[in-house]
Order: sequence, then C-alpha cells, then structure tokens
Amino acid sequence: MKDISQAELEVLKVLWQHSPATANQVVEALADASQWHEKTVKTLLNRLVTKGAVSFEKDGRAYLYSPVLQQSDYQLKESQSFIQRVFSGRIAPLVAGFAQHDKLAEQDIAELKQLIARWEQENKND
Amino acid sequence: MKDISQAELEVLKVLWQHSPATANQVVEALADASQWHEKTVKTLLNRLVTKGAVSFEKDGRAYLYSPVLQQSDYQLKESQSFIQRVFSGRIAPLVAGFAQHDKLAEQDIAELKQLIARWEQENKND
DNA sequence: GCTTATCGATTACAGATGTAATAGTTTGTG
DNA sequence: CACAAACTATTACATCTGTAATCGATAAGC
Repeated sequence: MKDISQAELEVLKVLWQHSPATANQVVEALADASQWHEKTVKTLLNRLVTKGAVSFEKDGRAYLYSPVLQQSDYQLKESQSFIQRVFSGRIAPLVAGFAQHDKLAEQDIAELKQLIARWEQENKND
Repeated sequence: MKDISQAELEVLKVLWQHSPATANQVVEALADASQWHEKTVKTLLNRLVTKGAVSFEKDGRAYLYSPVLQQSDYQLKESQSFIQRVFSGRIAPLVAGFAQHDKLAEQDIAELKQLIARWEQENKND
C-alpha cells in the first residue's frame, strides 16, 4: 500500500466515521472543516482508490466508497514508523516530551495508568 | 521553518549526534546505514541550510555544518502534529495501540510509570 | 428522444522530494 | 604559477502532492 498523504488522510477519516458514503457526502462532511473544492475531494478519493486504501461499488450514477484500510491498522503502522523515525523506536521519550511541556492532561495520565495496570495484569506471569 | 523531509531528517540526525561536522563526515556517517550517493547527501545538507534547519561556517575549502533546529524541538513539534493528525490529539490511544499489539516492553512500562509518578508529584498541588 | 445537469475519469500544473550529475570555485601540489 | 583535486552551487529529472479544471458518459427532466 502506497503511503497515504496528509490530504488523503482527511478524506479517509471521513470514511472511517461513516461508510459507505457517496463522494458528495464526503465533500459535505469536509465542507466546514476544510476549504477544499469538490473537485479536489474527488481527486483525493480517486487517489485513495488507486492506492488501494478505499474501494467503491456502483450505485447507479454515483459510487459508494468504503475504506479498505482500517483506522486501527493505519494508526498502528504510522505510530510505529513515526516512533522509529523520530524517537529511535522508544515510546516513553515521546510521552516524556509531552509531560515536560505540559501537554499532558489529568485524563491522559488516568488513561495511561489504566493501560499500565492492564498490561501488568496480563503480563504478571513472567 | 519549512517541513523537514524524511531523507533530510536522516541527515539532520547525524548532525544531532555530532556537530559541527563536514559534509564528508556526514556522508561517512550515513554510508553504512544508507545507500546514498555522496552527491545526494550534499543536496540534502544544502536543502536543510535553505530551510534554516542547519547552518554552516566556512573552514577553508570545506564547510562545518551544525544543526539550528534542536532535536528536542523537532521531536516535540512533530509529536504534537502527529498525534493531532492521527489520534485527534490524544496520546493515550497511541500507547494503547502499542500495548494491544505487544509492542510495549518491560522497559517502556517502567519508564512510563516513572514519568507518571513524576507528573503526579509535580501536579499534586491541584 | 433530446438536452442538460451530474458523476467519475483524465488531464493540468506548480511545488516538494528523492536521487543525482554537472558546473564553477577554491586550494593544495608539483 | 598552473593544474588537478576537492568542495560547494546549480541544474536535472521523475515521482508525489495539493489543488483543481476539463472531458466524456449517463441519467433525469421536459
């Protein structure tokens, strides 16, 4: 699968939230968040199809688009490559950077604690 | 500052590890890790200078290059934009994804716990 | 049925990127 | 001092990306 560009990702996000969707539905969903012309969105949809990240089926005149690439798969793959590229594969320094610059909220901490607890629960039999 | 491309980042990493450095030192540092031609590395150095991420001072025939953009600044900025783009700004889901796919090691957990402890220490006076 | 509005497909085009090659300039060497 | 070696600067070029416009097919209205 070819890389998804940033603009393409915005289109994909719409489909992750609601699919299948017609091109026009995607255009409308993006209308407030972006200033993209309808033609631009359709080009992006097309490129996503070419890249294999999105599929469609014909529904009369219009197409119904659906994501092939799942959000969780995308997130995991991008996270890994990002952390590899920017932090040499270590995740803690990323979180540390956020902590140091006051980008962590109470909620984030709570979630992380829960996560860690669960991890330790599952890995207690080491 | 214009965006740093992935290839440019590799060059920048070398300078973060050791600077100032001549172009040839950078080329050599990259020789094993990559298959880049010397000319390619020099182009990348040049682009980094144009982008303002790297500076140089003349040392006779050769230049001595140094990073202007600091690694921690780069990491923080990229992390924020990545997490915004891919996880709508929430960091815990990223870590959760890693946990779910067994990408977290004992050491990561230990570091995260320490981080959290420190955060709570500093934010105890809420 | 013919025309027009609407879709997707194709084409456009400038800037960024990956990956070098060539040109121009400075310097060390004979 | 002239020439060659070594640097950097400039140029090259294909692909990707952002951002559309135009083309061609088709369906819907009159």
